[in-house]
Amino acid sequence: MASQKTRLLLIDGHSMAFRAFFALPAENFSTSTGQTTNAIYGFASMLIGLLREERPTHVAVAFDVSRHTFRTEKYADYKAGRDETPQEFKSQIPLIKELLDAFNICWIEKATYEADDIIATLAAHAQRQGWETLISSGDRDAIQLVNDTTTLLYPVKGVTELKRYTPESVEEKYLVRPDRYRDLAALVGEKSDNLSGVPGVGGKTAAKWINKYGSLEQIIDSADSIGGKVGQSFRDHLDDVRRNYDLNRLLDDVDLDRDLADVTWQGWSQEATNSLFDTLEFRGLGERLNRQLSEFSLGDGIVTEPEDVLDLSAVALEPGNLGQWFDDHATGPIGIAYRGTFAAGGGEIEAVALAAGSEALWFEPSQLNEDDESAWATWLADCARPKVLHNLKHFLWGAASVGWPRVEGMECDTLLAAYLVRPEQRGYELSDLCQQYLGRTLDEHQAATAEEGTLAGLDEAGSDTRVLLAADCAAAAAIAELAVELRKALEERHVSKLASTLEYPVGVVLANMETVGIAADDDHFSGLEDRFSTLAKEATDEVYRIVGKQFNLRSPKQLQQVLFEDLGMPKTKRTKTGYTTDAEALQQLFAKTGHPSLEQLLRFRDSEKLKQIVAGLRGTIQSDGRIHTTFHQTVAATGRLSSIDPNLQNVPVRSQAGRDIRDGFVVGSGYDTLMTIDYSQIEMRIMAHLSQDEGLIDAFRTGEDLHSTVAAAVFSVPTNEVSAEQRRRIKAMSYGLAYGLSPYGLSQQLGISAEEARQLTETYFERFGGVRDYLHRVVEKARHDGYTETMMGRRRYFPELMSDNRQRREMAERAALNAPIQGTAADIMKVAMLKVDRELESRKLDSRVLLQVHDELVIEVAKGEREQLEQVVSDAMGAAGELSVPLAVSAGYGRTWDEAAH
DNA sequence: GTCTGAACGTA
DNA sequence: CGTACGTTCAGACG
Repeated sequence: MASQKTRLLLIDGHSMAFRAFFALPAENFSTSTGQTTNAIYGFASMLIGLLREERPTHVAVAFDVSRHTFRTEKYADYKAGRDETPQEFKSQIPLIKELLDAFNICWIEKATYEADDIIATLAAHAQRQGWETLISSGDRDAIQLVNDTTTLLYPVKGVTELKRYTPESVEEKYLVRPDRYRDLAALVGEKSDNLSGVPGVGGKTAAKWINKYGSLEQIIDSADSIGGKVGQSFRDHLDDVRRNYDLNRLLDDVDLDRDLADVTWQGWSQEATNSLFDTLEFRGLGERLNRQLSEFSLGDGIVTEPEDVLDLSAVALEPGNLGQWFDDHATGPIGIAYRGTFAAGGGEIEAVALAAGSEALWFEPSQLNEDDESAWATWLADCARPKVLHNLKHFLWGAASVGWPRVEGMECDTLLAAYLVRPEQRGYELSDLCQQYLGRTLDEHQAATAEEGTLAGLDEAGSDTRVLLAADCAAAAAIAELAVELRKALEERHVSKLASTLEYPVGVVLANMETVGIAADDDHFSGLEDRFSTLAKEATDEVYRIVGKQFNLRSPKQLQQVLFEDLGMPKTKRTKTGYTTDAEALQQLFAKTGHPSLEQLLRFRDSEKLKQIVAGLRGTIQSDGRIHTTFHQTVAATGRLSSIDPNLQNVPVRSQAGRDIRDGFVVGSGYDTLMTIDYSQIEMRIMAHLSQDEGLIDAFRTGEDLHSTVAAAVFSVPTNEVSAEQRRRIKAMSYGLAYGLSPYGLSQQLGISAEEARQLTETYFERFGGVRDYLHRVVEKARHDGYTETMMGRRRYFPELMSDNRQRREMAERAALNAPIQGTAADIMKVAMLKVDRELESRKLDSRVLLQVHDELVIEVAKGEREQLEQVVSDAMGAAGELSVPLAVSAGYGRTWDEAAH
């Protein structure tokens, strides 16, 4: 337990942040949005270090408001001549204040005063209370505040290495006591403040005089008796010295609207800190800080009280006793932790831990006897026995391979719950969630259990097993506790229903899809790979021939050398590291220069890309001849799924060569055909519904072809007279709207002038003003509430809407107006998948859903089920959302994914 | 080995 | 200077 003595920590925010800014290389600290974070990071490191090392009970951070202070009033040149503060630094100050808010640390600023004056004032208050005070500042003026109870921590190297200035060490360094430091500084001057001192008088002389005469005042009184050149110099610069002495006094009686009681520190907010580190993209760095935070919280009496660690009893199952254990723990939810190996829709569960309150049970499925198996299966399938676990999908992969029954009574999947609470968060590892929501590390239980030797039932077992058991039981208990917290958080955000009726059941459906996979025709892929490979090779040779040298065409760096240096082509748009060589730029270059190498380069890129895609796909075909992607349910902040290993949501479709790849995805043996079924223009329909724009709703109700209908309205011509170009423009405009497209972006995409694009936008909104009003409303509401919501209540938070960085803010605005649209589409598709799943089950159909591609489902159709299936799936999808316009779907069939397209 | 940036595939 | 993703390669870092 740390000492309970009252200890005040005062930090000069500006000066410490400024030190950090120059100590850490700015280029290594910047977010994807271009926000520099070096000062924030350095400041955070310093802050955490101080909190941990010094254990203050009270903390305050003072900031300068501007350069204009009472000192500049007195002396216009005070601090003049300094370089303009870099914008990169300025932009970090508000974020440092956010950081302090997350740490629940009071920060103070007051117009016309400097941070040092605020610090001096609080230090004086503390002095009167008899408190101990620590000041962290990179400004030497603070030395005057040092006394027997006030220590200055002055940065010597970087911002984490601080020198302690006590009266003794001040005297050692400056040869005067701290209460005479002002006198010394007045004589010597302070270059950084643009205060000149007495020429010829340095620290040594000044100290000698002070020690001889006692104080500056007495030196002035005796000025005439000081001999030599320096004596004359002093007499010539008396005014400067007096001015310096006047200006370098820190005011200790500033009228602050806070007092010491307001700066009591009671610990940081775990959630807010994590969230901030997340947006600052501190990842590795953030983790280090987090670790330091957690080390700090251990056994510390001052800050966040660690919650009582349960005295967990962890035992290994005695064969045959599982049923009894369930009987003994029949009330309340049971936490399930499992370990094993999981990949590509399959897996093996090697061990399971169950936790009920302070009692945990551990077993390896392979060792269950017949009675246990039966008790386990009964319990899993019993919807009246609530279960809580982390990542249901992996558990189901393992369960499927050993024939366990469908899990009923899912009360909480802590993974999915954490996602719904904060969908923009980066990851949801169990250990991180423990830290985030329980304020402790995952292994704290483990330590307790291991120490207390409560691992009954394992006398014969090796120590490795004991460690696994302790860890698994600790995890199970933590999951159960986590579920309590997360359920509260879900309630607060009004997404409990979304969790239990949508996300958890969708997880089950996805697990099945992943386990089933989609059949692949490797011979077809092999042929394609050869074809694309040859094409790429030919293009490569052509480029070498034309350019007259060989280089790595895949390297943007080498390509830039060739195009812009060797061939002297005009420079393209800048990237972070040079000039872009992307397809669009190469095409423009070709139009300008007509250089034949560019055509070949584009051909190379195209074929090479396709070749890589095919090669990648081939590598994922499992021994069952099928590709089993994994759908991530907790990655996309809007609520969409994502697909990895391999990503089957970005298989090419736009070019013929791309579609050839889709011919490698085929119907599996024993099934009749593949079916694709997708929503038509679902996002536009959602926009029509959410905006209630009469024109758009009408276009959907009456129009044959949406884009032509809208174009007809915009250009005031009959639908059948809409030109192809008019339709193209309107289509781009309509789709762009939901993404926050600017007139400039539209002009780029359509290859028209900015003025034409502006005109088009204006005309569009004359007919569909409701859409514009709606998009505007969404952003306004998000700014007000802090979040957006889908039709089904899925929330996404947008703290960046308040950013004073324009780029960040505008990016957040576009994301915010898109989120309800994309998110609602995702919700509707998820509902549809559940409906389809239930219909297939209740009608005992053998057809099965294989893939979801955002607005499309790929289904493997069993023999003789086609007609019924189309009816059932179309109805289910059409009824998945209540919109003011119909939810249109269209289906197609074929032996391959491409043939099934329509 | 691990990370980032550029490029590019999808809805 | 249009949202949401994942993968690949090169190149830099350790």
